[in-house]
Amino acid sequence: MFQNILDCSSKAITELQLHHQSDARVDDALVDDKKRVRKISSDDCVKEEGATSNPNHQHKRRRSDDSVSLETPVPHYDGRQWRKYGQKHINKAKHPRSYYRCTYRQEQDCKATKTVQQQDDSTGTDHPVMYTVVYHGQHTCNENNGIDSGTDDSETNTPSSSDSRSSISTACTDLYDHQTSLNDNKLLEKSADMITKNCMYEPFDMTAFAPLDLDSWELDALLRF
DNA sequence: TGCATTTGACCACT
DNA sequence: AGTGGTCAAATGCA
Repeated sequence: MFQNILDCSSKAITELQLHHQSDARVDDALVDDKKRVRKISSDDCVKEEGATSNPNHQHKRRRSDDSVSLETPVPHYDGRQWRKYGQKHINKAKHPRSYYRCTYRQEQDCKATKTVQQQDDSTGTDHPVMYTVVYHGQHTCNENNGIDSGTDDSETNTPSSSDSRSSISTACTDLYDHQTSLNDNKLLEKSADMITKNCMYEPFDMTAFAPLDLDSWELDALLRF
């Protein structure tokens, strides 16, 4: 199982690194004229100033060049705390897209957001449910926020996840009993730690991995994977 | 009662 | 005009 997890992680990371490099090349060469226009128009700050001065006039459509996407069976396992702020059915997609922003957006003005969408072709029972997760923006919040995220304190948790009403991204459901969750979490924590030690997770800050507290369906998806 | 999620509406972008 | 992203009131839960 560890090997599977590591293989999975390696694939995702390789994908991300390739994506990252290709993005850099695109930025350098400005291959896409459309992107170029967008870039120039945003750089001249005519619209951007309006967006920053008035949050109500910020850009609704995101630029693809400041985001990172990946496919994962466990979309909420990224060590960050997210709060869901929207869900929407996307054209030609079977499953709705969920919108999350950093829990500390208000407290620490963290601009990081992510979207999670289940892939259309991942509904079969022979392979795990896969999700496309797209991260936008950088975390500017203090990831620890008073928590020691790098330890085995899986019982101590963040303010929101210690709350029994914690969000989907952090909660354990009653489908798995608590002990099972703890055991699985410890296994997964070690896997995450191995990934960190192997420097396999550059695009994201693995030091931010909070104590795991997965939903049953996330565990199920991960174990199936 | 307070906090997180849900969901329809609104708005920006293409 | 269609689509995607965000807002905010309503709702649910402990």
